[in-house]
Parts: sequence; structure tokens; C-alpha cells
Amino acid sequence: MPELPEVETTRRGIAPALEQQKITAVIVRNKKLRWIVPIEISRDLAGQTVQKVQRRGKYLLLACDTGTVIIHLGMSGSLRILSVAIAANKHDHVDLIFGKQCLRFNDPRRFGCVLWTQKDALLHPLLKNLGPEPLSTAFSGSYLFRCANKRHVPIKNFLMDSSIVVGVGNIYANEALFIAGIHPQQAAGSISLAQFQCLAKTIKEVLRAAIKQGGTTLRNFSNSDGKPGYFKQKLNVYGRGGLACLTCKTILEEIRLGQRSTVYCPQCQILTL
DNA sequence: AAATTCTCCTGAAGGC
DNA sequence: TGCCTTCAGGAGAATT
Repeated sequence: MPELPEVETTRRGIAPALEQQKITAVIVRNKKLRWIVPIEISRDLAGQTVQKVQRRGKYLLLACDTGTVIIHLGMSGSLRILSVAIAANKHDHVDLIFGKQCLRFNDPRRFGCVLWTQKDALLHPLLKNLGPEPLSTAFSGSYLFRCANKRHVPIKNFLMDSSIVVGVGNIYANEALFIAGIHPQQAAGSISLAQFQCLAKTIKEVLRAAIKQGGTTLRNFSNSDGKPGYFKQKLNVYGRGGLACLTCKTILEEIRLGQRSTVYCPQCQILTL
């Protein structure tokens, strides 16, 4: 599933093919995504130029002449740059046509979205309440410490709350907590400033490393096989429940936290009072 | 307000 | 081999 590193990889992959290019047409084969693809998108976008391809959290923003296309890949979405001559496959729901090329949105589970707004995109209801970017200086241990004050929510849920910080999905929440040595069920408000500083640093490192790896597969995804830059991250805990901790050999435990698979080492990540 | 649960969807994996 | 069931999961909406 696309996490922030993949969305950023996608952004870097499609930006060169789209920026300063004119949209000649829009094809919507299935408008029933997470939200209905607005009918106006076809009429409004034709003739507009994509000025810039940006990212906010896991949202991709195509800044055009009079508005912004807001795209989310959801669980299973991907974007590819293709020749318009290539026939659409199953789950190819939306094409933005640029002459002979197109940006094709494919999403089997349809948890993603393709929206269009002519207002300030950052004030859009989906974007206006987002927390800071994890790779920005605004995101720090002291920031997390302040946000967590008096909150009893498990730290893992807290990290995955997009109003606290964007882009930290299930995989990296698990991984970062393991590396920082914090139990996923630890109440957010009970974590020390020092621990949060470690955690913030860890999150940045893990995301940066993943983006770097996404970059290595960047070449593939925009032309041939259609796999979005899917980094084969070496994961410490995610997907390893019941296996030995790579640090101490203790069997990793797997629990459900907020409907999400949560894996941790009961030895390396001790729950404290 | 804060925390928890529900919901969307379909491919993959497991059971028989 | 094939059909049926279960599960995963981003994140907004609904509920407690």
C-alpha cells in the first residue's frame, strides 16, 4: 500500500512528464471512487496546463491554471504515464490526456480519489486539518510532546492520526516504534520529551531511507511494468508477528490496534506506567 | 473533546 | 481444481 515514500516517489516520477504540459482531455471510466469524481473535471480541465506536481501528506496535487487536481492513492491506487494508444485495463478509472501521453489512475479497491477544486487546495476540507509534514522542521520531538499532552490514546494510533502528522502509515508506525523502543500501546501523554525526540528522529530516518529506496525503482514505474516504485524495505517488525526479533530473538507479538495489525517486540518495547 | 468503531472495496490467501 | 470465507488496510464519518 502506498505510504508517504511511495507517494513521493510517484510524484517525482510523474512530475517531469506533466509539468508545463497541457491537458487536452479527461476520461472518467468509473467515477465511483472513495468520493465521486466530480463531473466538472472534464469540462474544466481541458486546455489547462499543469503548473506543478506537489504532495501534501499522501495527497498528490496537480496545480493547474485555475485550480488543483487532488489525488489520493488509497490502498491500492497507482499512477502511470502511458501512451494514449495503450488500451485501458481493468480498474483504470481515470485518464488525464496530454496529447499523445496520458496520466492513468488505476485503483482496484477504489479507496483512492480524484478530485478537482478551483479554490485554494490547502483549504480543501480534506487538507485543511492536516498536521505537519514529517520531513519538515515543524515536525519534531517537542512538537509531538506538546500534542500528546494529557492524551491517553496509544502512541501508535497517535502517530497515524493525520491531524498530528501526515504520511505515517501502519507500516512505518510499527517500524519507528520498534526502532525507538516504545511499546505501541503506550499512552501518548506518558511519553517523555527525550523519547519523543528519539521517535521524531527515527520517523524521519525511516521515511528518508524508504524514499531513497523508492527512488531506485523510480525508473520502472512510469513506463513499462506498471509497478509503482515499491521499495523492498527491510522491515524489522511489520509482517513478522510470531517470528524472532532481529535484535534480541524474542518472539514478536501481534495485536490489533484500531483495526490495524500491530507488531512489536515485548522485550525491546516495554510498556511503562 | 477524545477515543473507538464503522465503512468503503477487491485481490490474495487459506480451508475444505 | 474450484468455490467459499477471511483478511488487509487509508482515513473520513459516525458513534460512544
